[in-house]
Amino acid sequence: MNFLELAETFARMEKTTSRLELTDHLVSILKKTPIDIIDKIVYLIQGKLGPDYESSELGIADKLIIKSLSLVSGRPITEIQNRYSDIGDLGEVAHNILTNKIQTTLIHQLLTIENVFDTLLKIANISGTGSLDVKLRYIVSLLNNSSNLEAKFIVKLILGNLRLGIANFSLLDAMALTFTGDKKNRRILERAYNVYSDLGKIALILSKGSIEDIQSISISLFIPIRPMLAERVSNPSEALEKIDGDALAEFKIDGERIQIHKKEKKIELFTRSLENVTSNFPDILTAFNKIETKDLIVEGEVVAINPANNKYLPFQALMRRRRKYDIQEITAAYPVILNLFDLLYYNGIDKTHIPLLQRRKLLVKIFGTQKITDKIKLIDQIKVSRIEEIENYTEKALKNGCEGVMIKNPSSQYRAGAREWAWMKLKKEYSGEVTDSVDLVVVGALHGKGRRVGKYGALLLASYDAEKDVFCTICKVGTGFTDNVLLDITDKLNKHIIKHKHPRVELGNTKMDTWFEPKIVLEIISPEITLSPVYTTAINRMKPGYGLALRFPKFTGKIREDKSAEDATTVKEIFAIYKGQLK
DNA sequence: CGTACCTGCGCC
DNA sequence: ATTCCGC
DNA sequence: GCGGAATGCGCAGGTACG
Ligand SMILES: Nc1ncnc2c1ncn2[C@@H]1O[C@H](COP(=O)(O)O)[C@@H](O)[C@H]1O
Repeated sequence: MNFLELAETFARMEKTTSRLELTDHLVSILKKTPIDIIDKIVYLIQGKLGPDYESSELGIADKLIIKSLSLVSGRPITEIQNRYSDIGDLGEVAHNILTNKIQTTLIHQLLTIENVFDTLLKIANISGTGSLDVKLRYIVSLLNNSSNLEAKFIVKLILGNLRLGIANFSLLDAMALTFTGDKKNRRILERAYNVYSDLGKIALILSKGSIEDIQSISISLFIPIRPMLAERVSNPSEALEKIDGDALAEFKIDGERIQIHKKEKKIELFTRSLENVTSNFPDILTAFNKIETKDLIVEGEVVAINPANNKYLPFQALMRRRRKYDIQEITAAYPVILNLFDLLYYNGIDKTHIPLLQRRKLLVKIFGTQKITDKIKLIDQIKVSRIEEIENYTEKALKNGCEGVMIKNPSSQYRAGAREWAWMKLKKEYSGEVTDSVDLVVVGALHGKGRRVGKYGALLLASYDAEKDVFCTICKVGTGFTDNVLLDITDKLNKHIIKHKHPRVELGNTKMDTWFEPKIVLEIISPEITLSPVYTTAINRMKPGYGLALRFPKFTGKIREDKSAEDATTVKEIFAIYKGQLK
């Protein structure tokens, strides 16, 4: 199958935002696709080369695409960058600058889907000295052998950013329609996908077999299950309303979610996005080896602890564990514990369909009675039925270094991949009372991409250092803007553009597209302040070489027209908030 | 051999 | 992670 | 409400480069 056919369909899809129409286009692609490459085309549309838990990465993103486009077109990098800033999509840039290629290149053999897929596979699998050059050469050869239309979508596929408004669920709809003629079967496909997240394989099975084959896909050990997710509630009563009778409450721990698969001595660990992280946690493996079971799949949150007092450490500490080398040393330096909160599979049986309360009972049976190491514990869980009980438990969670609680429906099944009201996250922050907002000055910006073209995508913010009369960077913010407000802010900022960073701005290690005079002040909220190796607010005050940054910053929607830059929240105030949070 | 840049992936 | 938008 | 696509911070690893 020629890649051009795919590209032409994509081009048609760009003209609509209707999901029904988009799905129909996908159906037309899938119908045309020979069965033996159905998996490849599905992976390509997903912007991947295989499922998350086994495929390798391309190692190609914006910068390297810019370089390849420069090589192919013979134009300077800066020109490509400028066009990128203007158009906001590198595929579009390729389309524009490679326009005259069709005429200049003599009749070339049309690229096939296999050509593209296999080349990308090669790019993903090469490494070592000189590999970047080789990767670039592969991309260049793909682009040289394609029309500008094909080039556009090759670039988008490499970047995993089709921006057509289709993703996994549209693919599921399309697969249901293509192979069974009935979109209702999408639910069946979705169920299978949630326990076997390999859409390419699912497409293969379905196209060669029938919907019954998909129905018979079940949870298997060592194939990660898409994790159940939580909806957000802003207060305890909202949570209680969603549940008949008593609810269950647990701390919401700031760590990393791990799904553990075990069968006899074999153990594997998966992250929330289904990456295999078994090698990162030898200590967890050792602990699990002591658990006497035939098999199981359980889930929990790992978190770094201070071994002296067993207190939870900040997320940053845990991140030190994500490494490939010197695992022994880092394991000793950053001990963790695993807080188990669910059980999905036990003794050869899928347990996701029994109520949470019963799953918990099983967890207690397995982990509560055995002498396990201090590495693994069952997460504390209480029954709650009144608002005050939840409030108290939230307070307790905060005292323990958590940012809120999870409220769970005791009679709920484990619904893989679903974000539903069976699990609810409640953070103090959502109530809007506790977290102070801060007012920060915009000192720089990045150009927006995709739907944000022509506006700024992210704004560099700074606090005010009253002693030195300078502005210290603290974070970028890119969320919380409605399209209109962002347009408005972009206009306002454009009146203050300057050539270089303003002399009164203390810049750390941050690259921006545009600089402004410090004038516009925005109201920002953020649940937490972290130590930062790149921002300059309160630099060296806590730790040499480190300043402070906001985690999860968001714009509240309020432009503080009433404030001048010097009225922004000061470094001193930020530092005080940080200090307060350490307690 | 150290640093800079880029990429991928964790995230209450 | 959070947020916004079109369907 | 769903699905999709914008955007945040920090860390480690890989490669290029001086
Ligand atoms: N007790 C808990 N139960 C379930 N998830 C938890 C718990 N504590 C922390 N988490 C994490 O919170 C995440 C859901 O929050 P969010 O990603 O904000 O929707 C889960 O994926 C877990 O990693």
